[in-house]
Amino acid sequence: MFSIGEFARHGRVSVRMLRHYDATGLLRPACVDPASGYRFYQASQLAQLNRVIALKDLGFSLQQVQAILAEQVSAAELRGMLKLRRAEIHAQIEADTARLARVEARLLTIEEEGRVPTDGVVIKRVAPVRVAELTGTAASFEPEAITPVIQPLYSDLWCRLAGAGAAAAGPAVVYYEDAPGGDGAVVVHAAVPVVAQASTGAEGLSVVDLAEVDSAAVLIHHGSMDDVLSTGQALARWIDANGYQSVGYPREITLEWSPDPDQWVTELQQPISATGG
Amino acid sequence: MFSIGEFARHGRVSVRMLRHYDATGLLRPACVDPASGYRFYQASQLAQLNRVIALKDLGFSLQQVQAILAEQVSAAELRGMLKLRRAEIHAQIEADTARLARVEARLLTIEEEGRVPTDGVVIKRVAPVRVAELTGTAASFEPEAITPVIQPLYSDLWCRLAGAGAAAAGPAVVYYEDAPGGDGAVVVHAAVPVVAQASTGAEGLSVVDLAEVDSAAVLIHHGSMDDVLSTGQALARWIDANGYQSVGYPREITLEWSPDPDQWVTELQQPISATGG
DNA sequence: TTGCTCCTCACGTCACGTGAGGTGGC
DNA sequence: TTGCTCCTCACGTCACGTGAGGTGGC
Repeated sequence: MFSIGEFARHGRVSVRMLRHYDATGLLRPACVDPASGYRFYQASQLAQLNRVIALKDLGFSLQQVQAILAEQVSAAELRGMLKLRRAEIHAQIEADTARLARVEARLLTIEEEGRVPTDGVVIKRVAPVRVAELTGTAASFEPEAITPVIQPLYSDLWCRLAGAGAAAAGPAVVYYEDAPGGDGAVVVHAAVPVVAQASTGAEGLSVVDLAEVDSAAVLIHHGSMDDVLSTGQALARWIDANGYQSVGYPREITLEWSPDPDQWVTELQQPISATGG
Repeated sequence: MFSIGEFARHGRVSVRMLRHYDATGLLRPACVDPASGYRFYQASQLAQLNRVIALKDLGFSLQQVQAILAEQVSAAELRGMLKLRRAEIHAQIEADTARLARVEARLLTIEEEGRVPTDGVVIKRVAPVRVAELTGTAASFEPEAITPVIQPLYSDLWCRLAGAGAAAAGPAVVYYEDAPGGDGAVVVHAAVPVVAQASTGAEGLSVVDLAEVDSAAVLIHHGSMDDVLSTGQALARWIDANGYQSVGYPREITLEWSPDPDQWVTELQQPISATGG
């Protein structure tokens, strides 16, 4: 018979843990002195304790450990629990590996460039959305080429939406695709989320479903879109430094619009894929 | 201005999180309606929110995030925090990788041998300990060769300890080493922990400091030491299946001893090292 | 008498999730 | 009137760590 302190030393656990296991019924002492409440354990209970610790070390909760040890879990169920645990640990390791890459990217920025990165780049899923849109073609993907195309498209779009009796269901979205021909020209989509309605297709508007994007790197741009290049470059650098790759063009979400371009707030969404490794 | 619900949608966070960040001062809404208590956020605050999320995603606590964003942390301190985080994530990944190996070893046992493993093998550090001991030589590492050597050693040891006026400070420890000659003979150490005293060295006893063992796989054996082989083999199989390697001979700790060998409880400690990978 | 071990509450941890119970504008 | 959004408490989470306050045997 061991006192709780001796048993804890032999089992390399804390006294508090043994009391907790007693309270939850996971591991009861072999006997308890009714007068003093002192707990006493048998040496053979060390095997039980080690089974508890071994299962806990696999990452099971104490409730699960208790069910497994009480044989309330069939072999098939246990197999299922182990497979689930395997998947969870896998996901955990992947998440931590990505986290490690982000920490190291920050350290590199500090040590190589001597500056503290102030970025607010975040990776997010972009939900699918139904939009009404008008399209135009710009000669290149430079702000100077894009802006003159975008502005009239949106003036037009708002009029036609109003004419169709429809309202925007969210902030405007601009997205791009390569124009056929391969001369660097770009098709510009001026879009705005709408609630699906038969009438929305009238007035020469196209109604399009934008697919969900699994993961996009997101960065907020402040001010006129004429200055978007530096923000876009910061986003590209972050993507590169963290081991991802850009996939296609970014989307631009107009979160705040006013007559003064300095007040504009735009979210840049760059779809990415993980680079091998 | 966004309501809390709109801001949460754009930032892809829960309303509850925004309220929590307000309560802790991490991110206060741009203004609050004094009558209703409604919170309102500006689009430009999305950049702040993203900075919070980006730092949180590195694994920092909200307190740390708050300190970093309030610029209460110098560049050098931030560098130290990042290095610490890097080390912590590293350790986490290693622990999870070992966990994954243990889960997969269990799955293999279930699927290949069709049995649910009932093992209680645990990896532990073994603390250094000062022992008084007597040694003998056995022809081999079989129980039949060891037992006849051990028994008289311990009879002798208890007498001499008593003669020296010393008492055991813990359960008896048996450990082994290869005898010189390479003929398979083994030096058997019959040892017992003692509190250091000048007198303990009398009576022909050696006082020896057993070094700490960084990691040992531990398994409880029940019953006579004549049957220790199967328990030892179970321990060896576990070590192999979980990607470790045995280093030298096991130690045997007598946790429970009585005239009836069926009541004996012994802990086998097998020092191990991680196999490459 | 001082130390040591044991006991039973009971709060704290960390970042929210999840009701409960109520209000205000379409 | 029903829904929807917003509000403020306040409990629950998970496995213990850490006192507080007290007892019993050497």
